[in-house]
Amino acid sequence: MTGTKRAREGSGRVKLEEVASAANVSTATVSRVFNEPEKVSEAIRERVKEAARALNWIPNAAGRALASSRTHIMGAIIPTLDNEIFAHQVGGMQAVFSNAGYTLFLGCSNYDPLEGLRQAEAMLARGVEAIALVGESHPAELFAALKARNIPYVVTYSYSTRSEHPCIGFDNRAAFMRMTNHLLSLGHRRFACIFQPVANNDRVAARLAGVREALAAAGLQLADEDLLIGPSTLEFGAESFSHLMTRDGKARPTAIVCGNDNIALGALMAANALGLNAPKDFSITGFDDLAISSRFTPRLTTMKVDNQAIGTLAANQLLAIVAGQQASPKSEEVVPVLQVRDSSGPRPEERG
Amino acid sequence: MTGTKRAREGSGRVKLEEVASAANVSTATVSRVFNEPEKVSEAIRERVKEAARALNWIPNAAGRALASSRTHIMGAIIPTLDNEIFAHQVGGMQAVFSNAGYTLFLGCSNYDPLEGLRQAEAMLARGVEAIALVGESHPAELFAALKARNIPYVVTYSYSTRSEHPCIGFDNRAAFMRMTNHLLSLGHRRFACIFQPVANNDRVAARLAGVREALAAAGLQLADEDLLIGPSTLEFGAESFSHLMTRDGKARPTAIVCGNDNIALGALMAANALGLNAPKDFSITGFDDLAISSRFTPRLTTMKVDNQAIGTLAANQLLAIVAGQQASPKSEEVVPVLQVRDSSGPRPEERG
DNA sequence: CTGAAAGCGCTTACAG
DNA sequence: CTGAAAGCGCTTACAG
Repeated sequence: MTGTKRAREGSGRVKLEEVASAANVSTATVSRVFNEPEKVSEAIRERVKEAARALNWIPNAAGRALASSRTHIMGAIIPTLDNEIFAHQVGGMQAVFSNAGYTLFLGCSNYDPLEGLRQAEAMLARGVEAIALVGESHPAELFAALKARNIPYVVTYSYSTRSEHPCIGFDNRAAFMRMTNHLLSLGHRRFACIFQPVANNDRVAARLAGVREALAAAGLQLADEDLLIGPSTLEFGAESFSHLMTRDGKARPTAIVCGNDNIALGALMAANALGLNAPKDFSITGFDDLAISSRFTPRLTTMKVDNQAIGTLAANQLLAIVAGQQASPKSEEVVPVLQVRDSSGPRPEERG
Repeated sequence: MTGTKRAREGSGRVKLEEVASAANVSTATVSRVFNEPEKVSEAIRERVKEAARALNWIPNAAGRALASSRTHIMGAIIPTLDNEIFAHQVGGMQAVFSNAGYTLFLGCSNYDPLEGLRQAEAMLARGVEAIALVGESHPAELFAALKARNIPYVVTYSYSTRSEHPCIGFDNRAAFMRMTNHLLSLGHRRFACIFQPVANNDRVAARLAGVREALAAAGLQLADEDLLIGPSTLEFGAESFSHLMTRDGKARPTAIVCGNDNIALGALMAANALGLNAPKDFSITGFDDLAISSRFTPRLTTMKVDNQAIGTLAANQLLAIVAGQQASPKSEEVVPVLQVRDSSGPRPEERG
């Protein structure tokens, strides 16, 4: 015998049980109609669907999650939405997940690893089935927590065959080696770099390493004074360019490798103000291929990355794993395309 | 008597019950320690916290949600992350929610109202406690579903005292009236507009209405042939500008009002190519104040909106409501700031 | 201040 | 193919 009736407030919403009585079947059957329809005869299936529709029943995800240990929730942690690169990636993921009946939790770390960890923990508590992380610069605890709970994950935007994580992205080091080699092949020997901060950012650190490696192979090296690091803004690009071109007693660099297009565009704006022109007086390169980069004067030499594809591939990998179609994520490379345009050319001394 | 033991797979995770036995208290007490700590004596509180820490217990959100009817999840539906305007808004919300212990579901409609509805329904099924929607152009069913379940919501980016929804944003119509009046006050009489699509976009429709209203007040009206509508790209801005300036037998407009900065910047690039200069030969305005707009040559006259603030305000409103501190959302206005720069000036004929 | 136990809304092994 | 019922992991009214 049960005891006294407790006054417990339900959600007030229509529940599966009511659909079951309306359709004159058990709750098990209603559940099957929506989760394993092939196990239910067509006649009953239709009757149940009709009842559900008539009652406007929407399943309660918490009850479902509790009973099945599946939440149909995915998570993504990115540095910031202020950068369109990550925004496009999230857009790509979101579309794929939504199509597959998954909802996406979004967290932004603002380049603070502890904040990223906090957000990941919040997602784990809410039962995300899998998670996508931008880059590898995360606290060891984060990866440990994922492994302890057996939550599949992929690292995006980075790619390296030596990584201990499944990666979907590109090799930032290789990309910047290619870019530097492009400039070396044009005869440049005096290089400078204007980069965004490398702290807590394995992708940017790899880019810089790529520049250094390509230079070293040509017997060159980047002096500390020729490496300027600061915020990824037009302003910082502009200031840095002016600084490099007006230093007392220092020869001007003929090739400037920028960490991204935004910085490079800022530098080109400063060049206009100083009356210097690329590629006549110097060459400069970016990375990202922003919409404006191919329309700016001069058209900017840069590399294009299909960020939406990175998001799409990452989402599909994670879906395949949680669906049991695949044991573990496999790395995939999305190779950036070098776009040689007007801002890079032969080094000034070699012109006719 | 209970029947035979069923083999049911749990999540395998540490659960509240284990914390309770470890700390030698009831499950009710463990729950109280984390949800209503003031009801538990300090000694027990510490003992329980210690046990939870030692066992590395993370509460199961589904169990919690089912028992309490609270999910601590918020939702946001935006058109697209490809537009930094919305990305900034989401970034602002995300930070506030995360701080308050809420996780954010993100959905993108890609300007398709039915897709927005679908995503909202997915969020409702997962029990979001409140929702932020960009704009008012959503199917009536969406608002009906929110009202039926008594889910608080705010509309962002739009703002109108006549709206039937709580709004956090600005009055797009008023903003474009101000911009148009700025150009009228400079003596312009021949206007053209280059705008992004108005379909399913109440904000853009309101902007255009604002231009028309200001012109009407000055006894002018916008001819169909002087209104160009197309994608919000640099390319469309450039093409449209060239078209307006090279039409046979038509006088050139002296003032061009663009729907946003991106279109205006494209137009200015085309102007450079045609050898036309603002504000000498024509005036042009944008909207958004992108980072590049104040650094472009000529510096673009535009309006700046604090999108992050819109996100922050929206998030705080929704939090206050679900916390019971406020009965319903109240509209708040975030007024755009007119930035008069070099791209607008007196109409050509009036120059000395 | 604390505990025993019902209940939140589903899914799923078991039995038929 | 279908149903009766246990169970998922929490919270909370009730009793003390």
